[in-house]
Amino acid sequence: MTRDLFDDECSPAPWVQEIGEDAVILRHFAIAQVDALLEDIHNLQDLSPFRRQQTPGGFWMSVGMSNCGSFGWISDRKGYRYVAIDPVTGSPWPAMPDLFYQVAVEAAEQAGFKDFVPDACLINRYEIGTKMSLHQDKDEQDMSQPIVSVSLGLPAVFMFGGQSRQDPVQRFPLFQGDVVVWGGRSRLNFHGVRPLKADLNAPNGQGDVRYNLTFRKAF
DNA sequence: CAGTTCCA
DNA sequence: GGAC
Repeated sequence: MTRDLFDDECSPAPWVQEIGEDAVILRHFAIAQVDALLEDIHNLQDLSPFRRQQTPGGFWMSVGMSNCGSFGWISDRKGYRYVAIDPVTGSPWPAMPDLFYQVAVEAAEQAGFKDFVPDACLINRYEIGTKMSLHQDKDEQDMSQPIVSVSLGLPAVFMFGGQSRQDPVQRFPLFQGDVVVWGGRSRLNFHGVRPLKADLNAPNGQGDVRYNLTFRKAF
């Protein structure tokens, strides 16, 4: 998709920003669905609460996490893995809301991944000061399927590197409604999120929180 | 090494 | 910012 003069100046329509090989930011892609997505998150957290998790090395991640869909990503001292049962509730993860699934599949298709069938959605809650260090998503079985990441709430700075930890890292601001899709040659690229800052321009407590939905095909 | 790490 |  290309931008015309109108879009370039003032349109809220979505546009595509290439950030690497087989990797794009779909700017404003989910802008019309933001309120409904946030309401879904609000409902989901009652069924499967946000919790901080421990890395295999014993450090506590700062970001609050939950999941929906057939499988959820968890971390503890035993390692990273996908499980069908939420260890906090002892029940299956909540079903993936239809809207989540639709947004993820359409974003993937827009990015050139025609047959994305996500079976897992990790929901990350970033509060002020929290971050996600540079890492790879490599716990999935089928690396031919992309990663789809939806940004909601406060803006954040996304880091996108290469397949090696030593590769240079680019930084991109992510705003509410933006969707990042990476796969193919970028599927195993390192990525992360800089410590979240309060929105100096909206001190009226629009919520000092950022949510990120990360869709994967785990199995 | 998905670290509010730790060091400089 | 880099190393572990």
